[in-house]
Amino acid sequence: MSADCCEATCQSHPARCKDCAVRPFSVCAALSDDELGELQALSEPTSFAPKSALLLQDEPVQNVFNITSGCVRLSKILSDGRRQVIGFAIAGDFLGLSFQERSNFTAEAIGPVTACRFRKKAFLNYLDAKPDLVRRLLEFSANELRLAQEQLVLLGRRTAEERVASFLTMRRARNSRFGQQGATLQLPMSRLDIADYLGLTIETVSRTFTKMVREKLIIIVPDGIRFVDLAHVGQIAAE
Amino acid sequence: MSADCCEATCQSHPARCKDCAVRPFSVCAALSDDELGELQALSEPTSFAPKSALLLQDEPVQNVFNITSGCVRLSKILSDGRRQVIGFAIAGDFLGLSFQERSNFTAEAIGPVTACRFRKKAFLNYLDAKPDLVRRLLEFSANELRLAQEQLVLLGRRTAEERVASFLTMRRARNSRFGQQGATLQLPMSRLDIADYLGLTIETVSRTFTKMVREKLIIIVPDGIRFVDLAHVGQIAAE
DNA sequence: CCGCCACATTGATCTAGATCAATGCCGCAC
DNA sequence: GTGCGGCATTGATCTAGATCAATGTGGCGG
Repeated sequence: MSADCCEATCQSHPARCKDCAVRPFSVCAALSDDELGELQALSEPTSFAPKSALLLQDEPVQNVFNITSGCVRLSKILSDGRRQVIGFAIAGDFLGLSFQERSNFTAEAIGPVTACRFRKKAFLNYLDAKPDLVRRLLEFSANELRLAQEQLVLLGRRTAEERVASFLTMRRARNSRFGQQGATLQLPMSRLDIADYLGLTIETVSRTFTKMVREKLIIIVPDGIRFVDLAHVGQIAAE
Repeated sequence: MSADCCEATCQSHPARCKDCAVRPFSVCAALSDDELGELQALSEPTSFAPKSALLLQDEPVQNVFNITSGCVRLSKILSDGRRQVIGFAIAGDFLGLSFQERSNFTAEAIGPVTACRFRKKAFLNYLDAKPDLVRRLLEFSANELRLAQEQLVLLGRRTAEERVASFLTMRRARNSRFGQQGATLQLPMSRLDIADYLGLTIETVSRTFTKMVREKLIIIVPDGIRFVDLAHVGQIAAE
């Protein structure tokens, strides 16, 4: 049993796209088995070591990625070092399709990560012949936009406790694709990552966790938390 | 001369899409003149009075819109009344394509607004036959996502002064499509709208404007501001 | 088994921006 | 011209969360 919430069912690369565990959740679900063969020819299974980068902010985008396992941190840094984590990508998420020459953010593996890599140019060419894939990417993009807009409300208008509660329930919902539905939520990212995602400091995140433990809403376990009163956490998250 | 920054060049609806002033900036640029005729058959030119709603949060989305003039406020409200403005849509922007049954936000006209209205269902059907239009929508969506991610950094990590400076320079950049390039920036939205967009209070926005006036960065004029030291404002915005 | 290092927690204090409270400034109806 | 109602500004005070500063903790190399 995996100890990492963001690790998907497929730890090693399947021989063929057809057999890939993330396919049903991923952009590739838009393609038929035949087309999948074509895509496979363009794709290169790739592994990333913890802390290694898939994309670098302001650097040219050479590749786009379909994450197959692990957890990737997406962040933007201001010139004076302040950092905002703008998301965590997990298995099934698609990375790098911004139509910008250079990347708007840095994408770094938190633990070990596997991904299908495509040369951006080749992928864009392939898109021209595959309207269904473009359509699927549009749906993915629209969904990312919706999540980002939710996050705008969180950062602009919610209290520290609401942010943390919301983070926990969102993570739980996100992992549900992979059967992970128990009371235990694996959190592969550090407190600093969480703080930078929620627009807080590491101390505030820590104190808020502690407060939630004191109030018997959660228990802190190694590499994650366990929900004790999920309904109440959900209620704080909802407001 | 229009007194409203968000009003585009075309105040009244053109007879045909072909003649529409926003076409080059809008999603419809993806279509040939012939195809534009087809789209025109689906579209209904619509006017909205100030304060009227184009979309309502949590209500079914019946229509999608291509804004042709005016300024539309996009906002999300929490159940206790806290509000986050997630964007301002102007001429050329496309609204409502979230692939969700219900709208994730409310869209309201600030001043008078004109838009091309499409029945959502008919528009989605039309999309199936027009891969170039889907592609164009994907580019628009990716761009919206990029803007939202910038806003996440602003809300999560920037000071009040940086937020206001950033807001002013972003607005200026956004208006540049329509020739509006002078030192005067029209701001059709209220201080409350700006505050809710920047995750601040109305008082903090007002004080920050006043401070920038004192420091000879801007001058406040009716319905907008005038840049006195644009370079310096840009520098504060950049950090 | 020890010592180190990175991360996490906890406590004391500070502050940017919120909140509370007038006051000012139109534009518009009568 | 007067009064009213909706914004905007300004001032005084408060506070959630930041900052500064130890102190804990657990994994890992030797």
